[in-house]
Amino acid sequence: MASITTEDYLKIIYNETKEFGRAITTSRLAERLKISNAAISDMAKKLAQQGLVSYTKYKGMELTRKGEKIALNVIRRHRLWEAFLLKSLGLSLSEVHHIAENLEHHSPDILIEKIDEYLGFPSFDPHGHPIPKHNGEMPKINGVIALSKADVGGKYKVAIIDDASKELMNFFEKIGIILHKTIKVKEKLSFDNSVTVEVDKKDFTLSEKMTENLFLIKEA
Amino acid sequence: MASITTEDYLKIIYNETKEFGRAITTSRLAERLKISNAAISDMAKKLAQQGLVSYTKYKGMELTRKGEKIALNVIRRHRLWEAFLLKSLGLSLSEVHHIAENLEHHSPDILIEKIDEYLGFPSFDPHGHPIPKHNGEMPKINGVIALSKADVGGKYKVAIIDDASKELMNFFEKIGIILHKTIKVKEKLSFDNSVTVEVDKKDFTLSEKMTENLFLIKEA
DNA sequence: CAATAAATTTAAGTATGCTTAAATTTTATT
DNA sequence: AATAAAATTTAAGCATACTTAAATTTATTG
Repeated sequence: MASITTEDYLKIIYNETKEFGRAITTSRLAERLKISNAAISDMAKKLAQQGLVSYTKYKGMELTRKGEKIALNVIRRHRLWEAFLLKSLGLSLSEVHHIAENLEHHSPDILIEKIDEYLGFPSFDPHGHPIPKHNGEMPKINGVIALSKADVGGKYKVAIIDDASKELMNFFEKIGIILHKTIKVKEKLSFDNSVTVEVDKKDFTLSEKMTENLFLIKEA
Repeated sequence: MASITTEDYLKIIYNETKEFGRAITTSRLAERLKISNAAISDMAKKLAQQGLVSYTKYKGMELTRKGEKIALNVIRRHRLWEAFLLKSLGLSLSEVHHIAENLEHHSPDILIEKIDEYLGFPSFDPHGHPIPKHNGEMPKINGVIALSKADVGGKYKVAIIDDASKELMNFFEKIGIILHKTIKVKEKLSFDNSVTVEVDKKDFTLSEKMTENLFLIKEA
């Protein structure tokens, strides 16, 4: 069995390599896990030795198929927990993330399958993230782009609200940016890459960092 | 914050000292945790140093008020999780125990309070065990005795089914011994201390060990 | 392209919590 | 009360996963 630590490494490696399309560097992983670079180098050797990642010294890590399988399972457990806590207990989107961060490592299969059943085998979690199936298959979403890449004047539907920060999550909720809401992109300032959007007939100007954590699908 | 290991120690020390009314011995604790006696001696010093137990070499351990507070909190989390998994997901009584054994260590207050609310602030878990309140207060049950101590000819209501073993749990359920069921004590053999009880008009003979894990309240 | 800066790895050390084996203390027996 | 048996503790060592500091490799830049 993979340790909790191992599961956390694999999960982050999965997300980062998918997002950037290349091996994750030691310092990036150290930053995400909030531990020293030295610890990462150490662990890289161990993970490689277990056949969970391919690792080239000074070049970074990527998951093997074996490592990816574990990562997808952790992500599945995380997203199902988030959805379950939201639906069954009415916890808020901003609360469930860090709770799921722990529970994901302590959930036997039987429990996860029951939660999946309870939720009606959903394909997406409350953030809009796809939930890997039991066999590791990842539900597809097409045409999703970050708000930072959206066209001025376009109409979009909110597809994914990244769970990067509790604060951001609450802010989005407060101004009406929730999953599946339609918004209009009204203006983009090249000065600081901020973007003004219309939500429920009101305008809000969002910072560049915010626009990188909100994902949209173009409406007809 | 108390580590997972510490929480497990404190929980067992609490249960055993309550049950037997005296300090728990090194070997008993080693047996319950399935680790060596040497490890217990080691940990005893650390727990004492943190002010969680009072420990006299060669004499065993007891909880301090500080240790008991933590133990009661772990027990609260465990019992609320068991009740919640049973009610919300329909997991069986025999499945929830070992799941809760893990989740109890990874449940922030806000989650536990939501679960408590969801369940309607219950005083007892599905086994009949009292659930400590948030302030550490333990709901009282009066007149509970083990089946092994019950009188032949008496009518009793099932008050607690100890979660000692998944196998036993399933057996009890199969023959109709569930929480709050009324049963009659029909015969006791001094030969092996087995007890014959009537459940739903059928008779079952239970071994001594079984009779020590079933707790009853006398009916009028 | 050599020098410097940045990133990464190695080395040595730490904390937790376990193991086995040896030493010690307590308990039981005669 | 002496001695044997049982329980407990101490000692030495191990695995995991981290730390800081030093050494090394890679990338940048004038």
